[in-house]
Amino acid sequence: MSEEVPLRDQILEISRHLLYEEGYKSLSMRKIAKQADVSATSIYLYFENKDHLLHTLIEESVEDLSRFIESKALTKTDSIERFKAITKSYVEFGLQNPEKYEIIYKVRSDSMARYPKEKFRKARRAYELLVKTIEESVGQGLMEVDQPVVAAYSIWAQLHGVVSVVLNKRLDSRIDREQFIEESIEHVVQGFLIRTTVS
Amino acid sequence: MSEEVPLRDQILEISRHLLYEEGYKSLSMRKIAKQADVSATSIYLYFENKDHLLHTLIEESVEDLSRFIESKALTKTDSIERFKAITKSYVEFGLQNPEKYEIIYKVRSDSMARYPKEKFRKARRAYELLVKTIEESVGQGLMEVDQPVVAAYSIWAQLHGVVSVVLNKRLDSRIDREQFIEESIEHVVQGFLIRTTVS
DNA sequence: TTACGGAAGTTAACACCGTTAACCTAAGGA
DNA sequence: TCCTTAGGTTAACGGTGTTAACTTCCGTAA
Repeated sequence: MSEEVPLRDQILEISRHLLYEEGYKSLSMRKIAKQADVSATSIYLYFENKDHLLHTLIEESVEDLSRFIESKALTKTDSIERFKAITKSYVEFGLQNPEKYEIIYKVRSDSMARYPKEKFRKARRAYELLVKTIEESVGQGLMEVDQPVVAAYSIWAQLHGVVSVVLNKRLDSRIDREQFIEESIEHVVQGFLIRTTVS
Repeated sequence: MSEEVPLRDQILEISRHLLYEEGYKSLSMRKIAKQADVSATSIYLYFENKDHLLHTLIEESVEDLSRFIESKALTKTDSIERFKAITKSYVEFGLQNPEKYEIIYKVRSDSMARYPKEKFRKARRAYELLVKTIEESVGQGLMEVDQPVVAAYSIWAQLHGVVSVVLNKRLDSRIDREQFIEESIEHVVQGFLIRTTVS
């Protein structure tokens, strides 16, 4: 009478862990199966193939990311505050959950070509939230943006670049990590705000 | 009496092409060898293993990227103009040479852990150029930046995010590609310039 | 002229991989 | 008691990176 964790969930958990610990290249169905104490082919009872298994992991991660951002941003009533909360929480999630964040982009290169785009859109609630926040800020004269949809994408991309550099340890050793993160977010944000400088 | 292209160069060219066409996952030594009309083990005469072959490709790409940026930026005498030229040419290179650009980041996730950091630094002349340009701009009172080294990294990361999103076709179909690129660069740049607004 | 040495390739083999097909086994309902 | 189904299993196929041992050829020195 043990915990009785469904095999499917076990597989996902083990996969995520292996993916983070040993990288994408060395992840094998056989290795996952061995850790779950099960034959390799059993995985195919729950996932069509390796790609589908990875896609499921991505979906879970995107969903978690969205939820995290919403939890940090939806409480803010001021649009600029909400804007800042979104950018900050995006980076925060990436750095605090590298195991999940990296899956979203790490797996990409190869098997992402076969990943159905609609599924992505479904879980991208955080993106829609950002668009709406920008639109609101523009309406209040706090931002000057032609197309909020484009701007949101641009912000997303820039933030991803920041997270990516930190997680991949591409940071020069002379550079302080926290400072880099803070300044980067600040600059992404500042690039969109209207600054009234007394000159 | 044919062209007599050295096998080593052939291998690199074929690899780059296969990598771009069919992705990292499906790249195999045997496939490369077959295209070069040679046995798979012959590759090991010129490259220690698959990782080293990939590292060589990365090095070549980084070198090309640096040269391209220098060619576009070194002609500008005005520091802000040079700053803009660097950001613009970085993105331009990425979009015009996806075969080379993607190698720099695509291969990363797995085998990059074993990639010697110093080798990277060696070829990163473009980065040093950006740092110096920022320092010059700060000296002229055109930018307000605490640590140019950090700022340069931040810009690099943001630009990579932009290129990455476009190349991976993560762009929403409602969004115009050119507009996204232009606005993104503009915002990255604007985030660093001192804007004097009459209020 | 012959012997030698090294360069540039080869074949054979090992251990691993994703995936499929066929088979087993226990539980539950008719 | 029989049948079905869920949840596994083993065996096999073709593909992978890499190593070890071999061949083959060409330039040089004796």
